[in-house]
Amino acid sequence: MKAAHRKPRSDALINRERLIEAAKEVLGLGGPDASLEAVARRAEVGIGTLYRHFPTREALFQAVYRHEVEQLIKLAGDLDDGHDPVEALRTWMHAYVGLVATKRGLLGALAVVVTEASKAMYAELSVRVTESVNALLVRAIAAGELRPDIRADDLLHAMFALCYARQPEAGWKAQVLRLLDIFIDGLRTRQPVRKHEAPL
Amino acid sequence: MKAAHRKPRSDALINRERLIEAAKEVLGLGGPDASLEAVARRAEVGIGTLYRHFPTREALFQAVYRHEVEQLIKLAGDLDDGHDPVEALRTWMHAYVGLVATKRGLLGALAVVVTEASKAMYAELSVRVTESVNALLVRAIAAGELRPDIRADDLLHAMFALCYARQPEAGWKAQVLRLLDIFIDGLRTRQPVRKHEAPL
DNA sequence: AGATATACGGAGGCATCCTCCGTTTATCAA
DNA sequence: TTGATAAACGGAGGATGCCTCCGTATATCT
Repeated sequence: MKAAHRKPRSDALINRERLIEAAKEVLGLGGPDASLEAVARRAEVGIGTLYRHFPTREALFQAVYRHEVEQLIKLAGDLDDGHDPVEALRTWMHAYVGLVATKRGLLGALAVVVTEASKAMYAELSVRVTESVNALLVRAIAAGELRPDIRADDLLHAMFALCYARQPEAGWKAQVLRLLDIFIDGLRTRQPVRKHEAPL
Repeated sequence: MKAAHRKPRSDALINRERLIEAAKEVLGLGGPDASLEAVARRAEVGIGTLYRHFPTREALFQAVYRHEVEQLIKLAGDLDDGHDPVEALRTWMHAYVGLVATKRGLLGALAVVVTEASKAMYAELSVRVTESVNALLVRAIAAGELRPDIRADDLLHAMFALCYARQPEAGWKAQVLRLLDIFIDGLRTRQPVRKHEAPL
């Protein structure tokens, strides 16, 4: 009969999802050196299945990374309607910080192992994220809510720097969120609306 | 007889040196996850000996780190006589870059694992390095060769940032060295003497 | 030269990595 | 619906690394 190609098997798709989900948890918690067998156990899947889906540790990392970033891109799309554009932007930026907060160790490891293939993926995702946030920005600028000289890559650069400038100490995330809110206020065309506690 | 304490055994000292040397090579090349058994093999020493000298992976990292930085401090002392003070500074800074170039992975790993004990060591070495480079600076300033408003920690900060701002791509080291030379020229009281290729 | 504190080497127990292959199952044609 | 079979599953097993423990070897001191 020689079927050229069948529809992918449903259990394979399910297991793939389970593995990514489990890897997100195990790697996010235990760092980039966490045991892959632990990931397989958590996904309730044989170790062979893990290796079939993700032949290398990096392949798994990349899948998790892509999965997370895709969510972020999707969120930008979902936010791009109805709501107050500045609030939409703020919501998105907070989600970004949440991602970084969870995936610190993982992202650090990803930055180290850079093959040609992964480089292409990062480039692609970087472009798409920039486009997404740009859409949010354009809307806010068009509504006259933000100063028009801010660019998406400036914003992302600032967020990245803010997130990684400090060590992951306690209260880290809250501080970054406060700084981000101040930053957003700085972007507004009108006077700041939000109040922040004055003392350092 | 109950000897209170003997002189440390010579073979122990030798093996310690051999281990640090081997670790410098193996860890510098293979990154912080390199096999400790490989280190022991390279040092031509039993694995037990390695663990007796350095009970944990971090202990070994720290010993290597301290060893390297001590060399840097010693170099500053050796340079602190006779020569042209600016050339002495340049030589020292180039040596620093060389250290970073070799030990990138190692230093990165060290930054991650920070215990109380290691924190103290970093603090101590940091102070001593700053003092060393400060001696070089003071001499150059006293000779009227450098502007007097440069401080040792400014200089170290600039060097650190320059070294770590970019990914370790090909030509990385050469670029940083060029930038450093330009930086040094900027520090001079007189007009720049060195020429650099103008085009980017 | 002898006594002994000290250091050495590596076997061994456990964990993880990754491959390989026999078994199971989802898909598709009849 | 029912087989045939491509595709996926699970996990045993060999290799390697981590670290401990202890019998053996040796440098130091009297």
